[in-house]
Amino acid sequence: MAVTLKQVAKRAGVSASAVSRTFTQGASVSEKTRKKVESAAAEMGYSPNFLARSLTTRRTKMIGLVSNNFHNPIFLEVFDLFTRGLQECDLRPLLVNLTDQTDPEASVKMLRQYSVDGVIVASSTLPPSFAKAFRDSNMPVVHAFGRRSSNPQVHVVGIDNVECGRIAGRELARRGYRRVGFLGGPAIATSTRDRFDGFIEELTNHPKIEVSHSFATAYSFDAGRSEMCRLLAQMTPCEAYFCGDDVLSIGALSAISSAGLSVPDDIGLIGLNDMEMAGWENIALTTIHQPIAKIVGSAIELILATLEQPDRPPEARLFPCHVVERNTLRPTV
Amino acid sequence: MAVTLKQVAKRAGVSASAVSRTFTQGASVSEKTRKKVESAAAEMGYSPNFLARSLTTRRTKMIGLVSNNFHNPIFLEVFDLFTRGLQECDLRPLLVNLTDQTDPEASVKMLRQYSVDGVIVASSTLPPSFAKAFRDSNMPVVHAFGRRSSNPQVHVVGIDNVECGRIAGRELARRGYRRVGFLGGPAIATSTRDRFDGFIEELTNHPKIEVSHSFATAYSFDAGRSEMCRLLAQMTPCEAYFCGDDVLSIGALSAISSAGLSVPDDIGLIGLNDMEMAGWENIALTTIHQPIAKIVGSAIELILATLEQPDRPPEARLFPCHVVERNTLRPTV
DNA sequence: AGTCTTTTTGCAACCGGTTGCAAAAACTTT
DNA sequence: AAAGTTTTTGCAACCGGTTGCAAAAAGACT
Repeated sequence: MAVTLKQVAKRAGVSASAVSRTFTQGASVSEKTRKKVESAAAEMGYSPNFLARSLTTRRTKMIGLVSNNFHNPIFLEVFDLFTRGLQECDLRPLLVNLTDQTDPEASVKMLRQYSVDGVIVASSTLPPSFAKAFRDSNMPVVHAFGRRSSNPQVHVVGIDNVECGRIAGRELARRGYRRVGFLGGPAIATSTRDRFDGFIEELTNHPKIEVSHSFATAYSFDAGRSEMCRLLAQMTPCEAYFCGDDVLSIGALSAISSAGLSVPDDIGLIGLNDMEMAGWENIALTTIHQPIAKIVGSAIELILATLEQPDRPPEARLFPCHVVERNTLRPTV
Repeated sequence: MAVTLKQVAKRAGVSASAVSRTFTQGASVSEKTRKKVESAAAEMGYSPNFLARSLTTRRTKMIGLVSNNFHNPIFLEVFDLFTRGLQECDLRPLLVNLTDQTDPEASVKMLRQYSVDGVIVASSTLPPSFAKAFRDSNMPVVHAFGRRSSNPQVHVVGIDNVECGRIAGRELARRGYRRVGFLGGPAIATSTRDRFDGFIEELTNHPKIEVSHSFATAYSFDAGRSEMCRLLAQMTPCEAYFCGDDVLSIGALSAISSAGLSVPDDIGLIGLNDMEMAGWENIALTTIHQPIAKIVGSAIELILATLEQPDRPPEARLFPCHVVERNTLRPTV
């Protein structure tokens, strides 16, 4: 089938080792044999089998990229950035879609069987224990978009979700809203809980502001829309809502305009993520910007460092977020 | 490091072959030794190394998933469906992001080095020759969302883009529009060209209808928006446009409302894809539905069949599309 | 118990590479 | 030209598995 090293060796009239060495960085081969081997290889269309090589080098240059966020448009950008970034480092992403599965065991086993060099967990909803399972199995792992933890067990790169909650609370307070709500994603998601906690914490500094909350069933347009419909049907909807994610906000936006109300005149909205769509003119969502490219870049850098030095102590890299003002909150009073 | 077959063999007091056989479907092992091996393996946490196995079995159960469409939100769903579908068949997707690269050579070489069992090219913009390069290198390949060709050289699963163009033309004619335009994606993309051709073809049947066309620089919101801005600035914009993709339509929609015009009263729009967002109430795009899940499912089925039977003659599976009526075209006269 | 079948087993070679080591070849030096 | 030094080379073992084959064990039948 494919051309093997031995065939090239025979054709070039040298030993197998010679061929192997010409394809290995920094191995000792004379210029003469290198030429012979290279031309033989070129003629036969040979290129070394990475997997066979990996058996002895113990490096496959494959990275498991594990996620369960295949419904949030922001993750398309995340996958784009990760795959490109990894490729630039000469690494190949082996993609794992968890769907609804939250038990790491199967993934750990599978990725070990494929001898990936490391694992990137890209998820804002999985608990730290998920990534920890890879660590426990001696694989380098970085949890991107993960939850900060007081004593981190694994590398985490992301944002400080609690702080984001505070920022949102502060922003709504600053604009003089008196009755505000938190519209979160699924209550189990770590990111939702943290954002919620920060939001509440900040607003305790403003005792005159009334705070309520509710959770959508998923991080999706439909979930945001139907939750907002429910809220609007109640006696007294809030004056403004902090939505746990842009895609929820956009669903909420749709519910509000369907109800014949206007944003920001009747109801204010602030989202989180600053996904591309948030900037579209017909949406123009005021939202908290999450620096995705930086997070991804940093996660890749960190996994690379961990490949070199597996025992590196767990590190948490959190990037600051800021409000991007568009048209869904009323002006400051 | 990891537990090897030999260690298990020693612990279980059997030969290496015995261990190998207990982990191989349908191999001959007595119930007694199987038990011994299984308990030893369980105690030591052994599971076979897939890559080592692949050297002899010549099957890695990895599939190269190659795409250059990391900016169209519809592809998040595509990746979701592909990864899930492949995983259900016990295959692992090795993801390749082409970014702007359109030369297949590097990808072919890379995927051969990793001995993937087959390749799925998921792209609506790459030419048939791209997928063909894999075929020429003896790898099973299916081009999903690819272009039909009169004598297909590789397996193609997708839609008939020419027919979609006709459907759009017919729909606009049926609604009595007299001046219509085609707003396509990049002019090099195969899908754009085909949709354009079908559109024009259909409208030659309606000589009274005036047809014009233009191409956006990418399949993206911004490209659609700015192209529509340009069109609106002209003397006489058309009464209705067929946009080569929903994401373009949504950009166009935004441009139209920014210009103070209304859809469908002033200008009609019909898109293509029926992405999730098209159904959102604040968008409500009339569009041509493309059955993504069917296409992906069929592509997986076809690659599986091709793994079994590599010489299977190239096949083109095209799924029918239909108009989904929402609120961006005026009612039939 | 002895013969014939069938099943199970281990040996050894192999998949496609890498690498430590010692011998061979190529340079230096005197 | 001989001795010493450095570079290049091939051998052979190994990475972690699988598999054809023949021998051993187990079971079936007189």
